[in-house]
Amino acid sequence: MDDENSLIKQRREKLEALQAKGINPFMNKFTPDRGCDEARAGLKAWFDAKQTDPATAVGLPEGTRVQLAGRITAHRDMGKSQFLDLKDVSGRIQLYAQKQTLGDDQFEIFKHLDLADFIGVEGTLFVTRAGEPSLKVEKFTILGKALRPPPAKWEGLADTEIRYRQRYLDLIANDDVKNVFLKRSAIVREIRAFFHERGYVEVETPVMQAIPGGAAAQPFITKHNALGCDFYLRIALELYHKRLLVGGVDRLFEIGKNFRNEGLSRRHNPEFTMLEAYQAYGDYETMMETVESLVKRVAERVVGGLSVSRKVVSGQVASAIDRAIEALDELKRTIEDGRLPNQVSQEAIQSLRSNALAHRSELLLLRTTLTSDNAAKIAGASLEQINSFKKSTLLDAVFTGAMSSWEAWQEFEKSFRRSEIIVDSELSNQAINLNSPWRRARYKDLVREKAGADWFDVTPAERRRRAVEDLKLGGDIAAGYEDFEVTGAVFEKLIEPTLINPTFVTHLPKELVPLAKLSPDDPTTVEVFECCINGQEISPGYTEQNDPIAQRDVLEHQAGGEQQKLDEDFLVALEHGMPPADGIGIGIDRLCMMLLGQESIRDVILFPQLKPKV
RNA sequence: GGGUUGGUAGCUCAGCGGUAGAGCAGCGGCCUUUUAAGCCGUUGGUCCAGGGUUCAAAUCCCUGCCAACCCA
Repeated sequence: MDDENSLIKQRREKLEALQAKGINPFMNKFTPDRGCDEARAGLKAWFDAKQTDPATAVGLPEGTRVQLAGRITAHRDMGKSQFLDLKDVSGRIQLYAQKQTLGDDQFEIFKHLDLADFIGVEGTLFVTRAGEPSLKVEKFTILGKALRPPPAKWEGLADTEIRYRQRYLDLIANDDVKNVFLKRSAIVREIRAFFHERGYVEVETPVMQAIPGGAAAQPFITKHNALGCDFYLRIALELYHKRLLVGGVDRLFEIGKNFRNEGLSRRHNPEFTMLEAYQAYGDYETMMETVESLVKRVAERVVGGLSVSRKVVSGQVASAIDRAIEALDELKRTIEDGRLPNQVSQEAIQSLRSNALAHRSELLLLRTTLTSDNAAKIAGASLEQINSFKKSTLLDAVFTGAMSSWEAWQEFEKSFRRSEIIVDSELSNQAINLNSPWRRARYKDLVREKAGADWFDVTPAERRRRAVEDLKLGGDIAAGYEDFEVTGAVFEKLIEPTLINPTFVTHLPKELVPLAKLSPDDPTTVEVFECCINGQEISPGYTEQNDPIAQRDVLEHQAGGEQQKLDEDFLVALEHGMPPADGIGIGIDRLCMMLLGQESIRDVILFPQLKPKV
């Protein structure tokens, strides 16, 4: 089907024409002596310096001979002279070719090169009248003929599906995408360097495991033919790392893939990269220092500083505005159908109606101009509008009473509130400040700040009532929730999203983290931290459990009597004695999202998982 | 799993019941320092797939596929 495309056909014909002339369009070897950008920047530096003081000019002078290789990304045909842009991983440089330099035959071939072809060129550097650093081509070699046309020149490649499925096209078309992945590589390199400098050993542990442990998640299953048994792809690295602590590897880390058999979302990819690190004789406090130093180092060396710009989630804001518009439409219908409560005066109804219409068109305008860059401002503006609208038009009661569907209204309120939280934190804090010292706060204190000083003094029933009614968490609190889960919902929905600057949340209730060690100073809590940045958890850290009996109790309880889920070898290992240790896990993908300002995990994973095309 | 939006030329998109469109890319022509080069001419389509409504469907309806976003 594609093969019949005329553009492809033309390119194949060009290829055959070249071969008929005895030219090999897929040359085996060509060695550039520098990068395109290196040549361009060197020439530019020399040229700029020459303007001010010719004597001390450094860089690459005009006339320097260079050999460059790359892909053709633009073509400007001037008849007897040609301008091309040549691009490699370092950047681009302009090529200039003249008929009289190349000769008729070569010039004709050069003129008919296609966008996306790989070529090698040799010639001398010069600066054009327009001031563009350029290479005058004296010789060229076709290195890799492209048989398909590249994506657009200026618009870039926008189709998300092609961007993810054919990432190479995304990388060709969108420089900022390429830069994200170059920086991701730098982030991983800095993490490795950090741990190596601190004497950690980098280890590699099994991906295929007979008993997947270390986390609560559904594994993928795979079959081993020769052994005739099933293996699971690992869901965590932890249990093998603790075996290594038993074995005397006191400081170790691993960066590797985990696999969890769950849905895909903006924040979830079924295979994701995890960092885990363990240090014998440390506890969760030592690990807090480790995480802080690690993230700061990476930010300084890769992002260029300790202030990281951030974006709000434009999708969420867009969705909230959509719902607001929907709600207003519903309100309008309700008014027109005369379904408002009796006690509302005609005057009030008229005011309600005109306000609803006015705000609807304003919201619509905001919605159509929404981009990720201005999402914060727009969300702020639209939320203000909705709020003032609600106040200016009688009472919430009238407004809500006007909704024909109570559930739809609740749904709207929920996403409205979520955006409000995001916007609040956004407006008060345009960047993430990674400067030390990072805040450390106890879980209960954070909850009291948000939910009231007496939150933990009232009865569980009262806590539930407050969460549902006062904090409007109705839709987020299931009927079967235990008391600690009610508080957990308050934390997760109302507090975590506001923790933009790094915060170590400590002293979590033991029910939340059953595998951790109890805090000596408050045995209702555990020695655990959650490091939250940019409104989400980046890293959990633990004082690791090294009591084999306590560990066995918890794991047996978790396995729920299913012995095959119990990693007996791990428990035996602990019985051989494990030093006290701290441990952390950091999701590399999410760390990259935070540091690189990406809203979707798919934008920091080169080949994110998508449903296979049939 | 539910909701919303989208899928039209190689790319970016318009058209939203009445002859399938634009810009860029391509092809041909002019131009030897241009740069989103310019000017003249021109090629290119299973309008995601399959049903339905209609005199007439890219357009309206249904089902399916894929994607993005929101929710679970």
